[in-house]
Amino acid sequence: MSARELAKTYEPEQVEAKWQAFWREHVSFRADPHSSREPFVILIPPPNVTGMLHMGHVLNYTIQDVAIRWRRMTGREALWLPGMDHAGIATQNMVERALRKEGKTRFDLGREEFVRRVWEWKEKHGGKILEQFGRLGASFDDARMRFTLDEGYTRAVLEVFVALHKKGLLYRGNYIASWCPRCRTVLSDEEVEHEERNGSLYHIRYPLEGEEGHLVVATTRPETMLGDTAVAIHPESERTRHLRGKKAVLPLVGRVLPIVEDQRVDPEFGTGCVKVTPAHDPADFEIGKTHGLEEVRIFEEDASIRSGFGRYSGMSREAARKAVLEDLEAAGLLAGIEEHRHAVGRCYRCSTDIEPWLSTQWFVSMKPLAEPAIRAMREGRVRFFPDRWEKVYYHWMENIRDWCVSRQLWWGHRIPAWYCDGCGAMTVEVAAPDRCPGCGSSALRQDEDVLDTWFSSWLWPFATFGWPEKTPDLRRFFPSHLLVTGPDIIFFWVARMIISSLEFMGDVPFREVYFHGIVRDAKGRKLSKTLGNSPDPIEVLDRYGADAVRFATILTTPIGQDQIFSDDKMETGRRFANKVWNATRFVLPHVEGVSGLSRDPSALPLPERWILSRLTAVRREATAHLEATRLNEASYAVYDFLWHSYCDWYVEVAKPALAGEGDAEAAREVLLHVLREGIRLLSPFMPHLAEEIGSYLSMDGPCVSRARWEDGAGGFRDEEAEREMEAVQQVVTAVRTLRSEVNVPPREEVRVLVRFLDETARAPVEANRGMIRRLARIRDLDLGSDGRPRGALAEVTRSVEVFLPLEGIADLEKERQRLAREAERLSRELDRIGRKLMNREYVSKAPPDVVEKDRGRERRFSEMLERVRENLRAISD
RNA sequence: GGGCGGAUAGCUCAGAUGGUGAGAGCGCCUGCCUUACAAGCAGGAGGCCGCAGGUUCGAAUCCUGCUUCGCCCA
Repeated sequence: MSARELAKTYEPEQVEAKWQAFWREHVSFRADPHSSREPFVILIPPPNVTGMLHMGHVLNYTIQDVAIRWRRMTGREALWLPGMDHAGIATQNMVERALRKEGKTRFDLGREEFVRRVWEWKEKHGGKILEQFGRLGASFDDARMRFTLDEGYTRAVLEVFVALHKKGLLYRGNYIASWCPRCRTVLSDEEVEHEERNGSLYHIRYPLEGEEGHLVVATTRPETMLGDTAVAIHPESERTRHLRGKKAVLPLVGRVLPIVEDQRVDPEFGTGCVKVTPAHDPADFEIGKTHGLEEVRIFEEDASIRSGFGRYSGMSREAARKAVLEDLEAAGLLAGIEEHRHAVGRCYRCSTDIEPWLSTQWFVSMKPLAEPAIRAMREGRVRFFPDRWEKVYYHWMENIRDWCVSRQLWWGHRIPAWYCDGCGAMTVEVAAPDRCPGCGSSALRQDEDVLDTWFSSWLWPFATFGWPEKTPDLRRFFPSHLLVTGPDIIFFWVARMIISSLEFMGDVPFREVYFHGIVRDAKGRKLSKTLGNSPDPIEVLDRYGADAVRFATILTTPIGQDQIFSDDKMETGRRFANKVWNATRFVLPHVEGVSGLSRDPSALPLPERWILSRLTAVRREATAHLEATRLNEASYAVYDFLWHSYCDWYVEVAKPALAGEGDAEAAREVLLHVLREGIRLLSPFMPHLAEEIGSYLSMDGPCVSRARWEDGAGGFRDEEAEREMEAVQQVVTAVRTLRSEVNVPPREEVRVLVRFLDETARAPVEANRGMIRRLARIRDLDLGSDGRPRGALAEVTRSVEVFLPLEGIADLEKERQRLAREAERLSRELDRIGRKLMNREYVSKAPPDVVEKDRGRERRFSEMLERVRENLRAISD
């Protein structure tokens, strides 16, 4: 033990850097697949390679790190596997933006060169986020870092594609999908966000062909009329009966439109006539298929109007709408406009309005795949916390639709399908074929598209372990135990991982999923770049220290709830770190040469037995909370123990003992022992501080992060000591309260008289009068008298009544009011309990121990009330 | 339209299986630089637990309806 000079305030910067380096060099967090320990595995939700650390990551990674550190300490072979996602759209956007500054597009470079440039960008800038969360003290296994575009991982992706294709669960087809005109790719349904918007419903007259008159259609998107190829009516509707078999002429275009009859038309909506645009509306597409309608595409990839549409060609969607409306108006064909609220789909990456888009894409048939995933959840093989998310999961799974997995991008896994120029056959294989298996031609072209990024990340639970090879890691570490993520990607990722793991591994990917909330600012708004309300986590970490941020994050975020970020909360973490640090500063010089607890706890003085008993209690409590992933509760238990039990009471009580008024040796041993043990409890939450303090305390083992977690089972517990100590604390607190009432300066020692309401409190108070006198600054502590002294302030607690002789300084009226309030409160309470106990049903039906407890309370309250009234009378005289 | 979540102290939030004198942090008030810590110590004020019903001997906790804010799905 070296009584080094410690800084007066805790300075996290160097300490944290030091221990992060130490962990990297000496205490590898690498998991061993050949270990005999039972594994515990967490796979990181891979952040985007373009990502920068934000507060949401801090929340996510802190939870994971606390969980994995704790499991590691309990003796599990803990693996936290890190990695990154190639994020097709986001990354490609990033590099395209850089190219634009050079005045180039990806098409100028060509595919190969462009992809090379993206890799270059990735090597240079990608993965910043992983360095950043090292700064948080994250104990992941960096040797197992995975990237979704790595060679091995890519193979897994292609194998899955081919396998699903062979099973007929993956197909290519011409359908309407969601198109982002800015990203210039299709998206899956999940990638489209819906937004309610105020718009207009336009009523347009379509003249009938070969006769007078017209019909009226209603639409929110008049510009799409350019692609209309029919008008539909409901077959049984009386309103539109007269239109059967007729034709209409499309205004502005002149195309002749058949009027078709279809059950799917809502006869009540508008006039009962619906314009049909098969190439640009999912419902119309279906109608078009049924009736064999022409599919007229009107948009270019950027959603401008294609050539062949006269003056509209080349216009943007918005300009075309304006122009069409003007022309309809001029032709007298605009029958009316009404306000209309409707949902608009937007791209989740860039918020551009999406366009329903007819094209040939690849889809995964999800229905057959979803069934085992539904069953797995029903059977409890996967569990969600909070469990309400299970409902959301079922709802999605039970209404699942096919997943569009092709993307018109260059950055990603290129689809392993080849088309033969010779015979037109398609070959789907992992390895590129030399020639067409059908006709032997070597004129093969690979599909131009890549796969949805989520098509690779849904394989994360096993592709990271080298699947399809049967690696030792795969055997040992699949399935994982805990997934920590936000509910926003429950469909994108969580649900799909369950599907893919059941399909390819025959088991669920993880046993438990912990969904946390999102981080919001003080006004409850989501953190976002555009709002500018998103603090830079690195700056926050610099300001408060990683441990403080970690602790505050865990402490203030109950399971599944949003975290409201505030500097105040971070401050709490920092103060706590400083508190523990200073306790260490106090303890260190006193424990030189002490090796630890050498005596039987039950033979120690009261304060020592008390704090050791509390230690066992907090170990049990924290363990129970951690097992149930109530991390906030666990962290609070540790916080409360170290601050309020250890620092506020035990250290204060130990001071006189150390000064020779008691068993100094016992105090020294227990001060050291409890601090060491407290540091262990703190380690998952504040690992750097725990290591730093541990290094002064000659702890066993390589470091605190590798120390064993004590769960308190079979530990020393002394409930009598806890009761006795409570009586002592009541005396001290009562004296302090009275002193405070009359502003007796701390320096001034007072005379105090104590009467006992509870006789069992007498012995411990007598035995610890030295301690009490010191803590409450008492000159003369009289425990003998049965009568009440004249002219004294009085405080009544559960077990004692404490008197502080007035000595002429008290404000009697104020004191009278205080006592009256107290009497009022007690009599109210007494009344309530009394009525309860009079109730026969209560006494007969409630558990006996509950009733007994109330009886005890009734006795105690009435005793207390009597005393307070007595004191009130005394003061009123 | 369907589903979910929040509503508890001035603020931000905890309160796991119904039995508590309903807690914390911050803020506020009073007094202290007590030789570990003023990023601290001691004491204190402050709450019909959103509203209305119901179940129960007993509800902040369970059920129903409502109000309000937010989210997801269609």
